[in-house]
Amino acid sequence: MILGMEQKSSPRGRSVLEAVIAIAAERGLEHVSVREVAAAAGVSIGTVQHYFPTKELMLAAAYGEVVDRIRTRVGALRIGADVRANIGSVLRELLPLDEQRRAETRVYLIFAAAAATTPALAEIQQSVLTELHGALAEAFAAAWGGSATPAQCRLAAHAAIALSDGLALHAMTTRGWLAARQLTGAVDLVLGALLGG
Amino acid sequence: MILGMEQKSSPRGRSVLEAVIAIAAERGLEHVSVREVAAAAGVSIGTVQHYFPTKELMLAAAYGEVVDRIRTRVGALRIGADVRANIGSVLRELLPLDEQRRAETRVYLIFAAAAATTPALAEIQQSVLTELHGALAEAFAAAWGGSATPAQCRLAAHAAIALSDGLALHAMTTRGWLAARQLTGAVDLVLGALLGG
Amino acid sequence: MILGMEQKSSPRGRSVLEAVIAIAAERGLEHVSVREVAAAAGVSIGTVQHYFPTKELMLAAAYGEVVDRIRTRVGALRIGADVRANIGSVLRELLPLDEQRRAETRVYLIFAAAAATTPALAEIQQSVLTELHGALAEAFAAAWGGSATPAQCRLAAHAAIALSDGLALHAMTTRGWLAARQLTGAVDLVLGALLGG
Amino acid sequence: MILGMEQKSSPRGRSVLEAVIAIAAERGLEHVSVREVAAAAGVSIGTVQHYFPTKELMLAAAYGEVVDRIRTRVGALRIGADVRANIGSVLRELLPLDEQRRAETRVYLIFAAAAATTPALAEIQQSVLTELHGALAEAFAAAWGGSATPAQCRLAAHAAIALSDGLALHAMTTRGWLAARQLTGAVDLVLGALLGG
DNA sequence: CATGAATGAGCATTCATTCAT
DNA sequence: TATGAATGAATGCTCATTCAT
Repeated sequence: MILGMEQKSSPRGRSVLEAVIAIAAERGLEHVSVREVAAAAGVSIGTVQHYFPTKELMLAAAYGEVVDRIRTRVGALRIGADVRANIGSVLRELLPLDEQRRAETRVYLIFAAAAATTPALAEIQQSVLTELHGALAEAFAAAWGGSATPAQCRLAAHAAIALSDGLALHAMTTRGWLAARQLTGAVDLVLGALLGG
Repeated sequence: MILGMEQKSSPRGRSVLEAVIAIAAERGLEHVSVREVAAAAGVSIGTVQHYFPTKELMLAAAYGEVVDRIRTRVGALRIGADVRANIGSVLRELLPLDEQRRAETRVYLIFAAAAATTPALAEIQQSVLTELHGALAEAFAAAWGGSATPAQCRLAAHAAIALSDGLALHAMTTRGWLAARQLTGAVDLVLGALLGG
Repeated sequence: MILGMEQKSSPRGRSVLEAVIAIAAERGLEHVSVREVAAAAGVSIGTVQHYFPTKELMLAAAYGEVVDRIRTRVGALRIGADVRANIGSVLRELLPLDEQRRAETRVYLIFAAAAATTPALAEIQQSVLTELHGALAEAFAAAWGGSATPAQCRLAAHAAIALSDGLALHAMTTRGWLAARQLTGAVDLVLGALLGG
Repeated sequence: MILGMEQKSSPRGRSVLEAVIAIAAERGLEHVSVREVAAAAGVSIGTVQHYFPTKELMLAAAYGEVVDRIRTRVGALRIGADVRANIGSVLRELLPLDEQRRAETRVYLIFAAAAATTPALAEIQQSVLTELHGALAEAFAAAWGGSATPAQCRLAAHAAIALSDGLALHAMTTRGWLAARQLTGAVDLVLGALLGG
């Protein structure tokens, strides 16, 4: 349903991106410096810049990697006959429900926020949103059968992704205010209301 | 219902905060430096640091100012007898529907994202979310009457704010992907489903 | 006759310029880095950049200082009734005849060469040349009386400065190829031919 | 009269040197980096260093090439019976009178200035000056017949080259301050004074 | 012959902060 | 209350050079 894996460069370039993601997740994008990245990746500063000539390119590549991981996770979901369950699975996949998804969601949101002022990141952000939105709009159409217009399906898809990302944002930016069961509960509540309990 | 005004600093301190907000909105938080702020506010670099001894305090004060503005806007809404309309008004107030709200939403999201790695900002973020969430949970309780548990009302409130902030996030980080009518349409769709047509 | 001393900044800024000049004279303009200058001047890097926000401004100020020193030396010459002797004095003052003038000439030429590709330096270079040229053209007019056109006087002034600077260039860029007596001899030969005698 | 052609490297090595010269002429010696040269020559950075293992060797080779071009131009001059005309031809050949000579003079002066602090370049500079000086001293001896000592002839030769190079320096480092007719006029004025009318 | 990955020192510049006035 | 001189760490980036292929 949702997929797409770009072929990734060398193992070294890969470990540089992993270092970028790790630092951004742990300490924020403002601590992602070429020096820190090089040290964390165990390569020289020159090597980092050999793979990514400018910091902007490095950040964009790291965001691409993050987005790819999310795509992969979502694409790997078992899709069954129950459309409503499928939608729920996708939305839950976007929530920071366990430690792995907490880390990936944190860095996704960090990059997404940076996209507000960085066109190169905005492009990536828009592409992944568009992809996810298209898939969800189709799912809502299937769930509602003929009783909904395409416009309504698209609106529902917008709302669904926004709900997930909004919950993720709130979970990441407060300390324990939103537990895992509240995240899934909120999603289930809205989905139940939209698709019928 | 929702209010709270911190005591305000001097007119100079105020213009410094306005400069912080303007720079963050236009170019991102990473361009907010003491130098730039001083220049934009038309004061000396020493003066900036006279009011805000450290950058962290300056940013926290600026975020407080942003949050106050949002609080003021939401608190100024005319609250009527139609609870559902009231909820809709509040959520719409959080969306970047016009130029003023676009600017405020952008800087709110920028600070909110920074809150993920900055405890001082996280505190502010949590306080405004808690305040908004409490008001919305009460509103859902009123709308649903006795047919809903307090837990359900709280979940609905979580979902509602997340929906607004998620939509705002997507609107700010893509170029024209979400128009104003799609933002309000998505909110109305979910609210209609939750509260009944 | 030839003068002009700009008022100079602080003692600190002054010692920074002296460091620039010393490094340029000893090791070439390519070794003039902010770090080296700060170390040589005994101040911090930040202080250097407090006085000269960019390297370009720092170099231009240093060139201005060099040019001022030359102006001062030339302006301090005793001007007598013998016009031909005066011209000779001025031209000799521009030659690297002793250690002090070797150092100043070296750095003058280094900056002059850099002026070929750096507009800010070219401006300074042109101003000092214009000033010197004007004074020499007047001197040639006085020496020749009415027997020469103004155009001829200006040509002679061009030739005279070019001769001095060319000799200085050759002296600085070869090792011992041109001794002091050859420098003065060449100037005297040409001056004798031009002015008679 | 004046010649000398070093053995030439491969066509690739040649195009590398041309790139060095072009960059130096257009943007100054400080922009001549191995990277820029490789890009301008259309070869890999490794190839540049295959031909010229160090930057210093590369610059020295480029200066040698520049000097060869000047030698070739001067050596190609038609030498006639009129010695004074011959001297004038040689000196004019060193002036930046047209676009081609402007470019070559600019890069010659850039290298000459660098020679002040780079021994490898100083050697080349001294060799070409010595060669030119010897030829001009002979020419002055022929022009003056027995009425001048060898020392006077050598002084005149020093003065003549210095005049040309000094005029070239001033022309290259100011914007339009010295037109072509002033350059030739100054040379003719001095030559007329030295050799008689 | 030719390539380009890898390196680490060095660059100019921006930064938040301290402090004397 | 307000200033700006002074500091030194940190930034992104360019550089010449080495080396395995």
